[in-house]
Amino acid sequence: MLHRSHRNEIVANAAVFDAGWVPADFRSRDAELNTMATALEPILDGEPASGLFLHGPSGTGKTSSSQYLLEKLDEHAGHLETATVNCWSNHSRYRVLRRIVEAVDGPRARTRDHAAAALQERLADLETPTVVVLDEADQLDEPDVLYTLYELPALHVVATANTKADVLLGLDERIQSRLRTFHDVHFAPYTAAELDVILQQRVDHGLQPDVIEAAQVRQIARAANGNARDAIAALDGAAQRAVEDGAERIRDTHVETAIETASRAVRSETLDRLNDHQHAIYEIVAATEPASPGAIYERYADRMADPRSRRTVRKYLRKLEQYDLLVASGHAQAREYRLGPDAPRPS
DNA sequence: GCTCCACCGGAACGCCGGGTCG
DNA sequence: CGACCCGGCGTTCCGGTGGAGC
Repeated sequence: MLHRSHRNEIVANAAVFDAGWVPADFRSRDAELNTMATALEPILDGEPASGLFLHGPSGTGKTSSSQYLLEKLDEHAGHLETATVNCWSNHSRYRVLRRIVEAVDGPRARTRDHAAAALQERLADLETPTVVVLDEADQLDEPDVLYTLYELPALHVVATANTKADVLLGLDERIQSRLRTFHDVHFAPYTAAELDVILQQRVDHGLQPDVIEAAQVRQIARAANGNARDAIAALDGAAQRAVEDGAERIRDTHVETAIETASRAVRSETLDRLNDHQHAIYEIVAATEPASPGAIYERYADRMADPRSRRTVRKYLRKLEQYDLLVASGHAQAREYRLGPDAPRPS
């Protein structure tokens, strides 16, 4: 943080590399945005619109597209409201409803009775149409909250997830079929050429002039496997390394080491969100995979001073599975846990 | 204005029924 | 059938937060 913006010869505007930064000339998902806008357009005329389901792998622009869309919709202030809920940090029914009420009434507005039921009643009374983005909706503890929102007349839901099945999993068939009326928008991995454009925007808005060569940007774009988040993290990492070296320009070695560590750094953000117990379990599986549930618990209880119960560890294992950090196979005694295919190897 | 209480959400727990493999 | 595992359910404890009472 310190000195980062002060006479930096490489970085002009560090905010450009933040996950939430969306360029004003966001053009990389024109087709998808058109589909989304068309689906939501009836709202402006006070007519019903279908919900939206944005699915595709991470780093393909689902969140950026929905944020960009909300910004455009906010220009119609008065006719409609918008709200964003990150379901990773707000995964309970109560938190989701609360976030939406806060977005609509302001953070200081408090209902007398702040129970989930009261929040829902408040939203049922809404008159202004409100577009709600549920980011990472597959992290919801109770996905039927989607249905709750769907049934509230003023709300229009835009849900984001890797796959639709991840979200609908565990919902009963009746609710699933209702939610199937959501309009699907698929986000495919970016091509290297598209990533090149996306990176060039960050170069133009975030770096000093002439500190990186076009060939270096192309190299980062090619290495990112269609994932914009990885690509941007690599570009940011290369710039950071050049700053640390006191270099006047970004060198090829900066690019190469940044590419190597970027995807791992992005993935380990997932690890950072785990508590100590979940972390220990993850490391045990990493060290002993394939690992049986019983053996995992024995080792875990042995290592920790205040181990959680078997029941809680089962919950943690399920959580780690949801995060794609672990995969489970087999049933009963044949049950085994392994690291997920893209899971970071702990050091 | 301050303190206390009542209520809520969330985490963790034990219990237990149901499923599956050997 | 027995051993093992999963996950739903009710309970308990804790921390936060308004509102009532002084």
